[in-house]
Amino acid sequence: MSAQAETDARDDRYQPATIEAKWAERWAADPDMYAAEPASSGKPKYYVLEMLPYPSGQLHMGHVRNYAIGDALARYKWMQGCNVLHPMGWDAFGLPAENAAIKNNTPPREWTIGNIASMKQQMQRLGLSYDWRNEVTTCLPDYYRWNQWFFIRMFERGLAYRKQSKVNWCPQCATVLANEQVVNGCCWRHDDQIVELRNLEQWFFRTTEYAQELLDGLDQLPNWPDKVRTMQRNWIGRSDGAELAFEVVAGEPMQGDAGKEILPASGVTLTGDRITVFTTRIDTIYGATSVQLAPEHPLVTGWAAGDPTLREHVDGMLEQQKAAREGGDLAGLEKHGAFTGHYAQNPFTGELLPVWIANYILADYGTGAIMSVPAHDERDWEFAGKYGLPVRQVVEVPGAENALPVLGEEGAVLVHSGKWSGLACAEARAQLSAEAAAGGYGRATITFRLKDWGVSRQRYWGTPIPMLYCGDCGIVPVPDDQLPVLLPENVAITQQGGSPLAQVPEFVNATCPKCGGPARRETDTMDTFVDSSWYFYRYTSAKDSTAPFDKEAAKYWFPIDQYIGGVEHAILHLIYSRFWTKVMRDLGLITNAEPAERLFTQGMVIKNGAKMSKSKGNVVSPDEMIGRYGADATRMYALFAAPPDRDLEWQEDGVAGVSRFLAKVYRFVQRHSAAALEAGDAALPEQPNADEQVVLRKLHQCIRKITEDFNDRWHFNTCIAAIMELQNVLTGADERFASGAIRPEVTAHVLRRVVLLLAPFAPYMTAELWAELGESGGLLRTPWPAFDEALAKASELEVPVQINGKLRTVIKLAADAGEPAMREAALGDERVLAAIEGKQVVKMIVVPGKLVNLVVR
RNA sequence: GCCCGGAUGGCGAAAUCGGCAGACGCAGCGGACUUAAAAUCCGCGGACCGCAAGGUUGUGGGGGUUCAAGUCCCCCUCUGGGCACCA
Repeated sequence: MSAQAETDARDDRYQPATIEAKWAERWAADPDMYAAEPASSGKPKYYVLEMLPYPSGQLHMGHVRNYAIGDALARYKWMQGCNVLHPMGWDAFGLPAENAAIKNNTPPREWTIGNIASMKQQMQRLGLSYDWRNEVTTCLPDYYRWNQWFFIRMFERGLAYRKQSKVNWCPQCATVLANEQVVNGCCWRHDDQIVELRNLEQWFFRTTEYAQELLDGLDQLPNWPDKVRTMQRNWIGRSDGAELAFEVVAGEPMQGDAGKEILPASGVTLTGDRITVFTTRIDTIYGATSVQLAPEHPLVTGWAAGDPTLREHVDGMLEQQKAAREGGDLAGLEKHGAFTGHYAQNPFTGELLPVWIANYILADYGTGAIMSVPAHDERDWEFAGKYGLPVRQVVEVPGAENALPVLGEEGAVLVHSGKWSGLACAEARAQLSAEAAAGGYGRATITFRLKDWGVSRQRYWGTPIPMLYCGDCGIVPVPDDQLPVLLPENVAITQQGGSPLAQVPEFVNATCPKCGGPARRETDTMDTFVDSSWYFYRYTSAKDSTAPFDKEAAKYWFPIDQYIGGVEHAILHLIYSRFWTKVMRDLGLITNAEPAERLFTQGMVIKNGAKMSKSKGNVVSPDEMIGRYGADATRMYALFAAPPDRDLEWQEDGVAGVSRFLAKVYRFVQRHSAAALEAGDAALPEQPNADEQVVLRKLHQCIRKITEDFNDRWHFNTCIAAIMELQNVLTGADERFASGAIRPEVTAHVLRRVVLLLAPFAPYMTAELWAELGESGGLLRTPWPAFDEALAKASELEVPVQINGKLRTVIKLAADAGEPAMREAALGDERVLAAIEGKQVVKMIVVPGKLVNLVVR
């Protein structure tokens, strides 16, 4: 036996390694221990969910923090008598597995499954209360077959479709990315990799179909952080405006001063071509002095075919736009344009406006065309200034200076706008839109910034898209009874670009289910955000082989009561999964319109002032912390060091401090457990003595605080601080516990409750102490302690007395002292009398139970 | 440029509704126990003046409201994050 082991064996020191190993083994032998009960249990259901991790192989501190929050909540809810669903799974498809395959020559599947095993072990080591019977692994066919099933359902409804478009291409990922996955023009996985634009034919999900509902739904989610709701609102980007058609004028291009003049409406012939613009300011139509088209606009393409100069301008602008977009600084691009040589007719005035192309007009927003109103739009102002285009002011604030451009609408009215002059802007918009609609050349309309979700990926490690291309029948979905389309094994993975699956003839060559002829399989795979868009439904019946999930089970458990994760998914995962929920509702699979009732986004884990990352070399390994201080102390520090929504600075000394605290509780319970066992279930004495009162008061104040915090504030840092304060009081009364001055019934009452209060935060140590107190049942099924308001109440009040707002003394009063008693006591205090001597008391503020303030002169 | 956070001791932080600023923890200092150390227990820690009692001052900066402001209002600085030519 080593010297250390000898020491350990003979004292009562807290040894987390021993305790945690012992309980981990017992818990592993009881897989039903965290099992949710059936709906028939009659208990209120509570679905607590943490975002599922990508199985990189190693948990990091961000995970530990996320799971410590969720686990504390799950345990608390259990103790509150709820039927809790607390599942975990693996977001197991994705690029790192392919990169690892190239680097280590390990098949992605093998690499991923191995990582899952080690991360699961880490999670179990942390003592997290997951019901592993519902584990979901997205890269397994029994899961991804339902991705395929959903894809086909969406295809049938026109919600999945194929189109050629300009897409974001990350050279490092060697695949395309959705708009949501491009951050500042760079890949979300490679923040130093500028995304290229490529023209490819791709599969899309029609998220725009639900744009309005996704927006409206945000108002039904008061328990989501405002920040997330705002980000989603901005991302969806609803814009109310109008479309307005400008007729293109025929004949030889009429050259004014190279397109810098507005020509009168006389004797014109129309070509039949129309330019439809989108504007939010139709009220400024009389101030339009040109029409601006995106260089990719179809009309421009037509004109450029017969106009080499224009062609050159277009190509140049496209090149600039591309470079700026790829540089991530589209806004910084200098405005640049060219006259097309064509004119279009303002439908309200009949005047002919020069048509320009401009590099700041986006082809993929609105109609790719605008009317330019330099007097009332900053960008148009800048553009007109550069090219000498006319400026016409049509909005002004009467009596004000009205420096151009006039952008505000406060108190503004239309001028020089025909019969609409004098109207306020908003009213003018309504009337002009109606007039345009009546005339057949426009209408009020709404544009969204949200685009359809591009889901094709030219990668191997993802869900195969279940579609076939038949020479005769066209695009044909794989029949349901042939699902899943299995991802073939032993595929050579390259970083060349192009789908690896295309290199596998056995996969590509198939038979058309319609005509029986030869067909080619789709070789792209699905974006992995598809996997995470609905995984939490699968948790409710993960073994179901006949449906993505059991309808009844989903109806019982949904919506998720509390979803917890990082804010980085605010417009990725969290918009996709809201979209998916709405689609599933329309498929009749569920009845809820939103996936999660409450959302909590925890702060980042920081070390030395920066987010932990390999490149900064400031990563703290959870395993190392657990090895040194135990899982309980590691988890608890993650809750103690900061409120959960704020960033957390990891300080190892702090973990040691939490560990010392746990040791203190452990020793205290050990030392007095005999007295507690002796008292058994005996009730508290009717009349606690003074020593007992002090201890009971602190205890019940603590229970009250933690209970209230779990119910709304979630400031676990102050909860843990409150238990520390309680323990400090208990340690101070140690002798009185030992001597019997505090009676065994009280000792039993106190010890049991201290253990219960710590149970959501330190499952291992509390399990050990609970057994030490003679309890055989698990803590999860033990009711959370109730607080006794009478015991929590202070017997004596300390009231600060201020003179002119400055603290002068503190007086002691009976707890129920009213205003007159406070007034009298304050005026009777000798220090107060000394301070006000020779002065006149002008005013006396007495706040019952709080303070007294004397205003003197 | 626009929209959100944040700024409090040497450090992480607390103060929930405008009412004793700094709970709790870390680090530090002093003491007890010990042959000694570790562990543990007790005590002291915003700054300045003072032997002390006590006083002055203090929550990024400047103004304001109030008997009373870390907290509310106005202006500014720094910092983290999100969005960014969306017509």
